[in-house]
Amino acid sequence: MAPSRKSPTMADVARLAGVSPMTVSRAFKTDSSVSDATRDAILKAADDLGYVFDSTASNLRSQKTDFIAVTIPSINNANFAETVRGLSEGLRPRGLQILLGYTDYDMAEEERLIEQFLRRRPEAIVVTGGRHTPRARRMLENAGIPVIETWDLPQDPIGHVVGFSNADAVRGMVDHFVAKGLTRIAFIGGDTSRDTRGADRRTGFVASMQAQGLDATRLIAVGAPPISMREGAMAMGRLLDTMPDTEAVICVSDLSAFGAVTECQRRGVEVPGRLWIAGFGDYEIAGIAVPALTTINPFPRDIGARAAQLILDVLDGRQDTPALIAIAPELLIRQSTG
Amino acid sequence: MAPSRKSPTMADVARLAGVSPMTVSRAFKTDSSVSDATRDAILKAADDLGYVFDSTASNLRSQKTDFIAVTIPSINNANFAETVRGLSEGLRPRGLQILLGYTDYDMAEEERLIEQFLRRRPEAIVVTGGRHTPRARRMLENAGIPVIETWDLPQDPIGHVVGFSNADAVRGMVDHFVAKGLTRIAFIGGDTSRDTRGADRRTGFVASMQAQGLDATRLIAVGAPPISMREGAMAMGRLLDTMPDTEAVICVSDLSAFGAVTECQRRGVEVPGRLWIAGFGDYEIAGIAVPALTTINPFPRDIGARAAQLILDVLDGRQDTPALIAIAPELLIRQSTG
DNA sequence: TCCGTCTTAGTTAACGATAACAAATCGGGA
DNA sequence: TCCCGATTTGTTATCGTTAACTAAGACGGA
Repeated sequence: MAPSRKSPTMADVARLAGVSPMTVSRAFKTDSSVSDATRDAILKAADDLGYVFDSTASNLRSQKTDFIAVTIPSINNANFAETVRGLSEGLRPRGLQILLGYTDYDMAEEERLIEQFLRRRPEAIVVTGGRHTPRARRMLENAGIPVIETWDLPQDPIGHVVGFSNADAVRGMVDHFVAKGLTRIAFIGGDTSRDTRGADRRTGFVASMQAQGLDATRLIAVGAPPISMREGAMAMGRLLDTMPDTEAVICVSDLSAFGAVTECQRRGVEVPGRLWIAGFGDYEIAGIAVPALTTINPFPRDIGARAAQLILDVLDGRQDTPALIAIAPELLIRQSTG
Repeated sequence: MAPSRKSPTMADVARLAGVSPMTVSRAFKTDSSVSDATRDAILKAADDLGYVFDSTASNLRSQKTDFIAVTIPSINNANFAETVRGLSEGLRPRGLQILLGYTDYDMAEEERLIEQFLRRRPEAIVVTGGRHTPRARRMLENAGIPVIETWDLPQDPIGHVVGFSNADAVRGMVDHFVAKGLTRIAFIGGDTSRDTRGADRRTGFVASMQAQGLDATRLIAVGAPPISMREGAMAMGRLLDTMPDTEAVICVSDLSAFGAVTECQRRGVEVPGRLWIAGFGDYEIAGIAVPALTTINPFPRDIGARAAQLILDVLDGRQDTPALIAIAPELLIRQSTG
């Protein structure tokens, strides 16, 4: 077992290497001025002692934590995972570490998380969505660090934005259906009180249906977000039971869309023969399911990558005004619609 | 905009509230002895100043960070996400925060991550799997904090273990197939050099086939882990091309299994009519796909929950010897196999 | 030889909180 | 009234690193 004594500090390493603690500190930075011989001796001494650098002390003294706080609604979601991946890959080369938390689609939980994170003194904070509790918003505004809202185009941004309009994206889908001659179109989503992006998609659906002069009341809401495949299937069941003449369905996500397709398969309802089904997110399953699902790709990885680049630009002083980076989602027409 | 002056400290709050900094410190802890009147005055002063508690300083002085480091192979994997969720829910009530990192199924990256994490002085560290680089292992052994290996039953554990035998789990599946009278059974997985759990599953497949006196050479390896739906489909294509008399296929994960099923659908190969297909992980898709997929549930959420409980037990001194918590995976027979 | 510049290393004093100890205040029973 | 214990508050020093400054050599050109 390891020696359970107190763990060694730079002072211990310095003593063993016969130098001052400051020189040890320098030896652990890549850029600073230490002769090769001295550095080697110090690293050797550190290794012999089993010394582990203490970031906590470093952070306090240098007032830099190299943390980037990131909150996402759910950790179990491939889209958000891709955004985190994009962030992570963009930030890693600079030694910035992500402090990741998930809110469970709950603004109160987001507030709690933001407070916890800000206490850790991150260099920047990335949040999902543009709606927050008043206190959360105030904390972000006063944090004194770059704030980036993602996955949305907020009415009144706090700071920077990397996102897209969920409503507009769905409008594109509705317009496509209408252009193909369909009119009886339904929308399947979750309870809208929590998932603001889901609510925006639904709002976009209703608005664009009405703009086309069509009936916008074929709305099915099932369960709390994130709405699952199973809930998508349930919703489809309810839709087929109550509005059997529906011609097309737009689902809030590919997962619910796939669930909806499976329900049709179980009931012998042909997709796209009798019913068109579309999703959102371009999850892997959308491309590989039979039939492949029409969907919208919001480029989640790019959202993360652009946010990472933005953070670096701000930290390096190359960007000093709030940026608004709009991602253009892509409509992917596949077999499930025609 | 926020006042860009230096952010206020406890000393500033203390001055405004007319108390000592120590009293401010106490007011911010829930359990300590401060009169209600004093605490209210302090919190009011803190609020007026926009004071934000500085965890970094607190961590240094108290030698407690309330971090739990966690490494998983991939952030984009519902199984590992569930484990993180289990951990997170178990640790949150105690105010412990997860420091999450992913290794991309790369042991060198894991080593890098572990080093970074240990510098942050976490209270405990949870890693996925039981194989690590020698240096990573040494760092974990000498870290002086509880170490928990998960998702595996390592030969030679570093500290605590919460996991199961991937090989044994697959053996159960093989035995089930054999009991049903099948003999020409194949295994689809990724390149085994990186994903050690995938390799263990494959090893378990080969061993149990041989134990049954059956041909264990129907092995398809496709791509780097995590093996995707698409790669599962490709693998199935290759299998159907090269070994068309195969009766059953065990896939390294439900995702590849689903991909395999879709390839059969595209080729008109009936599942389970002509070919049985099973997966691993009990992802949501396994339960809802048509046909529903036979799979193995390793209870990923429980792995996280048990690990969290174990951490609390160790930190509270209720557990002072290395624990070995074996999870019993459950074989779920569904429509895709008979 | 001298002086200025460059490189390398040392000294001192923080960063902002809190552990450990000390002191003041309060209340109630004898 | 006095004293004792419980409660609340204050004082001092410190966690481990590094910013900022200083100093000692090394080196080259005039």
